[in-house]
Amino acid sequence: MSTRCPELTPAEFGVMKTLWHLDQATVAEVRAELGRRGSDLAYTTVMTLLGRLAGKQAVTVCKAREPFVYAPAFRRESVLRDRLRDFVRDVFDGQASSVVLSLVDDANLSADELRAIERRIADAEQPITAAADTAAPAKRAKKERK
Amino acid sequence: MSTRCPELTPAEFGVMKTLWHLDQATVAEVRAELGRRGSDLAYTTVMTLLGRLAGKQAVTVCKAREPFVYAPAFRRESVLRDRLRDFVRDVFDGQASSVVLSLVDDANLSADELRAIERRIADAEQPITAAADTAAPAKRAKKERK
DNA sequence: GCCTGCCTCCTACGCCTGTAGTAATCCTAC
DNA sequence: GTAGGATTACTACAGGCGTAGGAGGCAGGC
Repeated sequence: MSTRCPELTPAEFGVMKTLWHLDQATVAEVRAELGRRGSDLAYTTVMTLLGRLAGKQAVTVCKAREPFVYAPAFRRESVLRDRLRDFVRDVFDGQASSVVLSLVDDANLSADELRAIERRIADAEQPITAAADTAAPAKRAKKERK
Repeated sequence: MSTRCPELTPAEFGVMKTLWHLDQATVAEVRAELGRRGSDLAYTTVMTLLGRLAGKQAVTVCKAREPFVYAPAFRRESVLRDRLRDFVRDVFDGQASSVVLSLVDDANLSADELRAIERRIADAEQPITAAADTAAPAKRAKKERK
């Protein structure tokens, strides 16, 4: 039962992103990947960050042998989902539809993306008859709105 | 050309929200409104926050007579839009469509809201499919509707 | 064997944030 | 005209955060 991922500071979140990308990594590997992403930090800075993440149990550390190997303790998708929820609550006072409208308006979505969204909305509107969409392995269908 | 609203801390953002709600207000009025929203702060704390907001020019202060009257220097919509953009960039690596899909999936939108979103998508698709639809450039047409 | 270099642990430090106290000032009622 | 409440300006302080240096350990090359 995964408890919720603890709050992460921006710098910590950046480290988590590299870990999700690398799946698991040493300090040096995380540091290299951060560098590739334009964030050059001292080795010890990355260590500090990973240490803090380990302290709040956002990553696991395998100390079997050196150098230690760090791995994310939470799935990227669930962390992103939680952050999105918090964001919508804190900034948009929970008005998720405003967020969607704003993005559709403003985010330069491609035609493919727009169509994908339409399909998903159709699913959301007809949760029961959603089985009709035979094109993809519908992993959807979970929530009913009243 | 209104420059962009400066970065706001969570506490500062809470104060901004009350100012948007009240349109303009004195320290005491902001404090009362914050209290109504469940955030009881000392009078001087609210002052500090408003002073910092004034310092970064996120609010304007009318000192014509006391008590001073504070008013937001940026429109709520544009600040929210900017925060949303930053959020999508920082957390979702710019994948706005992921955000939308996640929200449609997860945010318990009402049927009315879903329909409104569909309409908006139809609007957004119009310029794209009208321009070039047989090929797959899939990334054109800035924004004409607004 | 010892130097070199990677690695970890501990410590630090300055800035930002949330929160608030105190001093000074001003308005008003008695 | 003075006491008291309201209001502002200045100051404070602790904890969090980003960033990193230094000490010391271990392993491999010469």
